[in-house]
Amino acid sequence: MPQRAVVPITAEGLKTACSQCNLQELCLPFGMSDGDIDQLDGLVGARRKVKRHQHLYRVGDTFEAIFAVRTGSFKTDVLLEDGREQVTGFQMSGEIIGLDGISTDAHTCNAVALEDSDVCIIPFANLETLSREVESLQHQFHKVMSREIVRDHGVMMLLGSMRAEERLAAFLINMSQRFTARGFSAAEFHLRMTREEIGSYLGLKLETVSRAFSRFQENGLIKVQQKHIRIVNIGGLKALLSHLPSV
Amino acid sequence: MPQRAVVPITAEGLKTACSQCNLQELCLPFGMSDGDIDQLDGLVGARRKVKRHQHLYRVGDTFEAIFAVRTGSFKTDVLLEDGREQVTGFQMSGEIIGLDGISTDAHTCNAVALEDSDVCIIPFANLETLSREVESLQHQFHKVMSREIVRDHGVMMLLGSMRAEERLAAFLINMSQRFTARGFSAAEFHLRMTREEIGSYLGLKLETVSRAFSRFQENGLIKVQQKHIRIVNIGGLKALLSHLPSV
DNA sequence: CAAGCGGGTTGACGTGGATCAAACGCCCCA
DNA sequence: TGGGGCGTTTGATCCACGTCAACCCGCTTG
Repeated sequence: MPQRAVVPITAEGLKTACSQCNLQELCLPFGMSDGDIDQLDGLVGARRKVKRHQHLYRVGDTFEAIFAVRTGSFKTDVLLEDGREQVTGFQMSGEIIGLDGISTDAHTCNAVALEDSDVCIIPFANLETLSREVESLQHQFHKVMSREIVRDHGVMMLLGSMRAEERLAAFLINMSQRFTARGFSAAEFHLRMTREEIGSYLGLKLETVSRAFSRFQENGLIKVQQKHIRIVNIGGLKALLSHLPSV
Repeated sequence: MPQRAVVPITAEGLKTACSQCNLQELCLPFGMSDGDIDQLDGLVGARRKVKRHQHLYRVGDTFEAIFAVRTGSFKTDVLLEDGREQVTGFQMSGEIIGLDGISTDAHTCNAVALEDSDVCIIPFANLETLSREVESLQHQFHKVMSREIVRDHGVMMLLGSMRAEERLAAFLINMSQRFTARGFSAAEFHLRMTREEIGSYLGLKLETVSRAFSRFQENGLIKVQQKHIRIVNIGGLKALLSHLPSV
């Protein structure tokens, strides 16, 4: 295993054209006019491949760009001195990573690929320049940041006020919705993260996550086969969240 | 008790001048040049008084402006259908509230004054317009949003990976730092929120918060008298966070 | 001055999820 | 084809925090 090897990987010559990208409606350009999107083509610098388990960036790396996931998926996490890990999010195609770096010009979390992945590099200085000219871009970017804040509030709700099975149900419903938005099945999907990573995200131990999966299966809500999940009774899952009697 | 009474309260004629405000270095203008700050004076519309326990905004209110706390303090929270509350943050003078509303043009959380308070109204459309012209404002605003995201990550860490006493220690240290930044004592302060609100924020029940306070007092870390807190051994509190033997 | 009440403290007890431990299954590679 | 390792499942036990309940204190209100 080579150590880090940051530079060679970055040099992925291909320019990405937002105007041609089929992720538009999930990504930064969402809601912008075709004309405005054309202007983005000059902004998005290059792509970068990140192999499974490699870091896209680490805590302390100087902040220069945000990234849009093109293919694959990532987790972001923060570490305590004593090694405890908190996964702060999982990112799928079209989603933006790296916003944490703006505040101090250095990244405050780690971003790790969960599978071989591919991101668009959006140099932040250029983004700010262009969004001073393109109003719709400016507004879209603000929405992206705000959406992240709202998402974080949801996670706080989950971590602070829900019990284990509610957390996992919320997680599965969320994953299902995001897969759906990407044209995949809402009912059947492959989780790219381990039980431990799910647990870290949900504030639970991996054993608890595993048991909750098993319980859901016993109750006919889902079918689990390792990382492969099939949702059998989405209504039942949702009922868990609202404390309703399961339909 | 009158119901809502939104309009009359809003009409607080006084224009606020950022250029004259002593909260500059804690607020949106932080890091901007005097000249650039002068331009903010035209942006910040008016002030609004919010009495204790009154809402600055509620979930679902249409989003029009963000707010800078001038005096007093607030909590923001989100509610589950069954009434469970999750406090997502406490805001003090100079801090910005309302960023959650950008994503959907409607607020996604509630903001409630913890004491009689006073905010500057920053109409968001105007902020976007001006930040297309004033680069430093644009950048500052992005930093404010990013800082909120980073803060949220910290709360996730707290909720997902820390035990009760660690959470409370982190909370006290954080409060102490924020009071210090505002020119108040780092060691002695008055909490404006109840044990229940602290508990909600930290993902604990009020009894657990109360017990942890008592434990800290027994161990000579703090002195508690209802809402009045005196930190006796800040090193001891910090040690709780890093799992070090208490100095 | 008493009554009422919201907030806080404290105790006794219960429990959801953590911890510890064992075993299993899938997958990679020799 | 067989072994080794990581990820997962499952069981037994433990314990941190939640729950329930009593009581206290300082304020307000009549």
